[in-house]
Amino acid sequence: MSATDRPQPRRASIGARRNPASQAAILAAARAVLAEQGYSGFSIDAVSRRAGAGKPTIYRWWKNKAELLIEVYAAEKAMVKAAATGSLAEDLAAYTAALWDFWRDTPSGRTFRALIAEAQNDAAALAGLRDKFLPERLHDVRALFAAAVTRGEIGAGEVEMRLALYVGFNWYYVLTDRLDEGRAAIPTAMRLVAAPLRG
Amino acid sequence: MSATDRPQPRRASIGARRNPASQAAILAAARAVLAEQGYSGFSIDAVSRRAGAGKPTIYRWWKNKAELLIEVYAAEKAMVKAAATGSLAEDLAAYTAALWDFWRDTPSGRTFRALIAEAQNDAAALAGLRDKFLPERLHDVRALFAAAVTRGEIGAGEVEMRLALYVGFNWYYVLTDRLDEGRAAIPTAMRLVAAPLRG
DNA sequence: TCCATAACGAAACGTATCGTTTCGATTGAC
DNA sequence: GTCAATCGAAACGATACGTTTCGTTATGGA
Repeated sequence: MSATDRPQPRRASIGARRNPASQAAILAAARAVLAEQGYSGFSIDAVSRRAGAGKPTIYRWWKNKAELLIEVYAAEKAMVKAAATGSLAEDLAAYTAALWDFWRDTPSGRTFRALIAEAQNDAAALAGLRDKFLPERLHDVRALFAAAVTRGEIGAGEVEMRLALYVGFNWYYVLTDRLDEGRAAIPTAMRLVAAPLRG
Repeated sequence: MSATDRPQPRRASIGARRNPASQAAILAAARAVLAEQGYSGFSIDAVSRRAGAGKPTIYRWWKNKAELLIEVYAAEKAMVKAAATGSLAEDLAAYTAALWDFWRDTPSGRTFRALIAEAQNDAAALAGLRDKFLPERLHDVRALFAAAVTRGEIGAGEVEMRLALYVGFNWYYVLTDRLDEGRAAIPTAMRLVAAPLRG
């Protein structure tokens, strides 16, 4: 960990207001620590050292580790876009492939895993995950399901259940660090998630 | 935490071999700590105090927290049985309902969540989860899928993908602590997991 | 122009956990 | 009777948490 500590130039106060440079340095340091060491190396002390920021500065703007994790993840997630082009199965498969690429090619996969772990530690973090983070992150996927309802592919009352199957499929592979192995199964799995319910 | 520390009577050495009373006391203490305080309260120190055992005794027989978690979980898991009675969807629904009851009525739900979290902390714990714990725990469910293959309900090459959907569905609800809310969706979700793939 | 206000980083605090080491006591195996 | 391995207790150094104190900086309002 000593080798990966590259303290940034100190940033003095710029007066009685938040210093954007400190905010950026802290978020960048958090991303770097997560990318290089994963959740086990992600401590407030480590981020503080890496950013050249004081711990009080972190705790002044983020209530706890979970809030910092959420902001780190949210800053990158906008890169994955959902588009309703054809069938629900195809839309979900395309979105999932993009999401898995994103998880693999950025620190976000590790960030997401850290967030799930943190939510098992801390009741407040779990509430934030359920009530704020997840609804925001599922907004685009939910739109794909809504479009399928409009097209008559699936019933309106089935969306939550199908969403749970969809989300769980992703979680299973990312939490076991097996995204590569599961990749080939995406299209078929999405066909099942989007399959009609026989009477 | 002080109120929940009820040290047990000390157990001296019984000679140059493992003391079964210490083993039992440690496992019972681990279960109790998990049940009362969840993963955030589950420390080796807390288990040691609760059991009236020395920390070296714990570390002598369990390599780390994950191994202790796995043994705590395994000691109870045998209570959930799978039976192949009819269709795959019905078998899965019955098994899942029993599993969720088990997770709700024993400390095992919290134990399982702790295990997932620990696996995000520790690479060795993740390897143990993937290569030992999960295969053992999925043995019965896999048998249900195998029976469905034999009956011609599903294809042999689809088992892993369907298993991922099945496991993920469970993980999603237990990790978000929403087992109650998802319960009604079990039968329908299992119909999708067991649905035939249209050509 | 002056000054209260609030931010900044550094350092240290007390508490907690980890995994290890040392120690004296206990008791079965040889 | 000696050896070997276990037991619990206590303490270790390292690390992390979240907080407090402190001297410094510079804004924004009076």
